Amino acid sequence: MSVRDELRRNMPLFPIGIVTKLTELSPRQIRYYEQQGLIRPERTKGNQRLFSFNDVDRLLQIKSYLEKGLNLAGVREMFKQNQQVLEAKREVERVKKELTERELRRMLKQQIIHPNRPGQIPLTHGEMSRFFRH
DNA sequence: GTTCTCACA
DNA sequence: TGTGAGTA
Repeated sequence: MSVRDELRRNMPLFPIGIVTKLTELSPRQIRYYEQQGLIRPERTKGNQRLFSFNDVDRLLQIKSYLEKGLNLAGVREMFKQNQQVLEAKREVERVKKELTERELRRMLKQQIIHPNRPGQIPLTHGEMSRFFRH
């Protein structure tokens, strides 16, 4: 998902009346979930809540968890764990990418030092391009 | 008309 | 969690 899409998804757009129709949650429930720290909708200058697409998605997630028998503490725990899983995945990807770059740099160095060496695996333009400005 | 906060005969 | 009061 692009940065622009991410910005769109976080835009404060919907007043609570729209969100109640989107989620079939009562205003009371939505405000209570906010009070419990499960969502953080933006506010207008007049102190009215404005919800983003992400807020709506999160509310639907909350509703889904509640319907599966969790209480709010359970929902909070699920969110926390989900975030930890996401962070762990990002870390794995970061390390994998780091190793890949290191390996490519080593191959590039070998190719420069020993051009046309027998058995040398030529780096493709695609791989090389990672080391130059676009 | 909608939303906000607060309180509960 | 619902609902009504009194506001903004």
